[in-house]
Amino acid sequence: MQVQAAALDRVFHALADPARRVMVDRLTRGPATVGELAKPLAMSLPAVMQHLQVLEISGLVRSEKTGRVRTCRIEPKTLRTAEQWIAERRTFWERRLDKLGEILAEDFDESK
Amino acid sequence: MQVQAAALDRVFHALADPARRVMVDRLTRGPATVGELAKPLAMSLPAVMQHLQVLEISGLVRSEKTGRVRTCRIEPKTLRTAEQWIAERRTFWERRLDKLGEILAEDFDESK
DNA sequence: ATAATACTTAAGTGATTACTTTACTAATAT
DNA sequence: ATATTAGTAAAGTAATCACTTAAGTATTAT
Repeated sequence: MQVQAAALDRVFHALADPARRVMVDRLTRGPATVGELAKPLAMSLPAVMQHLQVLEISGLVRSEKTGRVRTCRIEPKTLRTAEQWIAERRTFWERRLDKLGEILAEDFDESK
Repeated sequence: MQVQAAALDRVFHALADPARRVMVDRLTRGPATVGELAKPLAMSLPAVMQHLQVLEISGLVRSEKTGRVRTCRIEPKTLRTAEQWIAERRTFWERRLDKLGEILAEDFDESK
C-alpha cells in the first residue's frame, strides 16, 4: 500500500517537469538516443542525463547501451499506472454525482 | 502551448505528494473542511494548509469559506486534463505499435 | 463577556531540485 | 595512432519543498 504510493510519487514527479514530458512525448514516437532526446532541449547534456535518470527511476523509461550509444524507450505500463490512479478518482467522483443528482448544478456551471 | 505546459507542471507536481493525493482522494468522496482533510494526515494544520494551497493553485481543488469553516471540493476538469495528457501519449504509442507489428514482442514480454 | 474552535500568517530549517562547469571514459571514424 | 563522438561522473549552487513552531484573527458556543 505504501509501496504503491512511493511509486506514484516518482511517476507524477517525473511528469511534473516540462523537459521530461518532452522526452516522454518524443519516446512515444519511437526509441531515441540520449543525444536525440537532448536536441530539442535548451540545456546541457548532463542535465538531460539527470532527467533521464529520474524517468528511469520512475519506471517510465528504460534504456540500454550498445557501443557508445544509449537507446531509450518508454514503458507504457508505468504510464498506465498513473493514468489509472487519476481515472479511478475521476470516475468515482462522477458516479457519486450520478447518485446525488447534482449533475444538474454542474451542467449549469459548465454552460456559463 | 507554453502556458499549457506550466499548468501541467502544477497539476503533476500537486499529484506527486502522498499527502496531497490523500486529500484529493478524500475529496472525490465529497466536499470536506480543512480540518477533515487534515485528520488522517500526520502533520500540522499549517502544513495541510500549504498542501491545500498547492492543490488550489494547480486547479485541482477549489474552496470557499463560510463563517470560520473552509469547505473544499475537487475540480474534475483539471483531473481530466492530466489524465488526457497521459492517455494521448499512451494511445499514440499503442497505435504506433499496431503499425509496426511489434505487438507480438510486447505480448511475449507481458506473459513472462 | 469569555472561551473554544477553525483556520491563517509568518518565519525559519533542512532536504531535494534542476541545473551548471569541468573533467573524464569508452567507442568509432580518419 | 589520433581525433571525434557519445555519453558519464563529480562537485558546486541557487531556488524550491515540505515541513515546523509560535503567534495571530475571526466565528461560534457557553
